[in-house]
Amino acid sequence: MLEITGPVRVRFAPSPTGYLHIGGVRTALFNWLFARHYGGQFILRLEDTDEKRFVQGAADDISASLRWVGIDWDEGPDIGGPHAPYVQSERKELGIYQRYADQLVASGHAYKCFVTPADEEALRAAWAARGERPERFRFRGVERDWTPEQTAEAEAAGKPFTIRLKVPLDGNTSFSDVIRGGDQIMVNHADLYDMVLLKTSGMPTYHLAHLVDDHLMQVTHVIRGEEWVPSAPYHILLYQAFGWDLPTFAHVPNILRQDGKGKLSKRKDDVLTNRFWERGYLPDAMFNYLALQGWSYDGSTELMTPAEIVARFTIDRVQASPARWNPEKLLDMNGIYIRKLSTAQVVAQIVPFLSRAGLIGDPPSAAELAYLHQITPLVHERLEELGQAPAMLDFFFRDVQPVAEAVAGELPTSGPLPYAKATLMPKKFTAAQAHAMLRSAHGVLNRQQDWAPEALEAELRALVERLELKVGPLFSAIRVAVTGRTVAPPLFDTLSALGRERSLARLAVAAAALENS
RNA sequence: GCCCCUAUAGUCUAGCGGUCCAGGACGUCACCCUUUCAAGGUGAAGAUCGCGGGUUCGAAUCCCGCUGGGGGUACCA
Repeated sequence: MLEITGPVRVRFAPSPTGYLHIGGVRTALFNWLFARHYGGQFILRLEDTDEKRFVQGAADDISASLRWVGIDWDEGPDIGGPHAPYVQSERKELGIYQRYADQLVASGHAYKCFVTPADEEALRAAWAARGERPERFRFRGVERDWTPEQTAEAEAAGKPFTIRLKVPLDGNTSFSDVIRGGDQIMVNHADLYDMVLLKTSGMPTYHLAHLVDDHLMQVTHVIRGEEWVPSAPYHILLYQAFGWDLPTFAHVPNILRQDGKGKLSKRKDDVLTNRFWERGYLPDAMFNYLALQGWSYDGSTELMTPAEIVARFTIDRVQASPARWNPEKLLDMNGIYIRKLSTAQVVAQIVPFLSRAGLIGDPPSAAELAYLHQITPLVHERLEELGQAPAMLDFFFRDVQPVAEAVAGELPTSGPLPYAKATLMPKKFTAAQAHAMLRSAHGVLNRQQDWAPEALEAELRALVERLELKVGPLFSAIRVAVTGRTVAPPLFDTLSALGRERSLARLAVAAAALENS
């Protein structure tokens, strides 16, 4: 068990180089859970030190994605805080990173390096030409050993330079990680290189910037993706060079693609966070699912509210091995969360989807809302994504029309919903038989005044007896005639909700369609 | 290639030396319920605990090697 003694401060520090995908949200979530569990602070910080890959709108998307699942922050770009600003490009303007880089140069832990990218290529080529193995090349600037005078001379000549970490030539550095059992991870300095801390532009690299900020912002626990494990030794070296206390490290496993081939990617996988609210996932379902990607409570409890997860979350129960993205499990969980909702809540949730599909107004009228309250229970437990609601309920709002051939692809966005008239014929029944069934059903219902589901059921079951049929074929034909589909909500509730006039009209149209075929 | 991390069913996981011929969940299959589809209920199949060596009276659990997987290898983060 990880001992937590003092107050904890953690951060999620994304780079606004694209929209936030679900893996990023999971890393943020673990930080947030840790902070909330121990009553500490969760900081949001924007690491926009990559001038080339900045994406407009990414920062807003990151905030929106985090808020959607229920993650809030105590300090951040939008709300400020005692260590503002929380955007690295703004902190760079303040000269913060330059100051610390200079300090390292002054103390001999870093040096100004005048090697250009082209020079470095040449160095690699020369290394190989000397018969050394290319993969063993580790960059070490000649400037490591320059005198202050040599450096001053090059600088006076106006040559651009980077500031690089002066990694010891031999020996090793090790650190421990609470997720990896607190074992010491040891790396030989010979496997490291003199990494750039400050670019020629004066912009810091991630390695310098995040570390200076974490120190200044008094971050106690660095909880980040496992892709940072290999660079952790550099960070240790930096903490030592500055003479600062080390934070506790926790590298959380990646979420792998569904096929297991690599980590989730924004381009190849449908995992951008905004896609999930667009499709009708509930934040709490996503929260629950994501918490279980790499963390477990006891191996059998899965359904938990955010509050329960906060109460139970400890970092040492986070898995060290990568989890795999499992959309089916998420879908199942979303269905469970949808089923827990009341009718009123489901109505409120599906209204935007129905409006967008043009089935109801935007905003919906009072009559539309009342009708939704009536029909929503018919599909409630069948919904796994709220976005499925329009396709399940459309025939309540639009007429249906039998057509000769099945419609391939997208359904028309207005007018009656077409369906293949062949589906009116139950299995092993001819068109003539189906026609007769529909005529009989129409006849019976046409005499029926009580349109309550129970009354309709009694009448139609009596008809089944009289025709010496089984319930399946008759009900199936009626279902298709009235809904335009073979899979629909319970028949009598549907007929009742559809109303007498519309039900009879659809039965008549369906019967007519089979008349001469 | 090199460096680092990792390894329980198709997938997510429980398991921290004996109570495990391995528990839960998703998915799959069957049955029940049933007008279709779901939901719900019951049950089943599916793991020689990646492989090989050790340590130990005893190992899924500890150690080593191999193999598989993942990550890193940038003046990206």
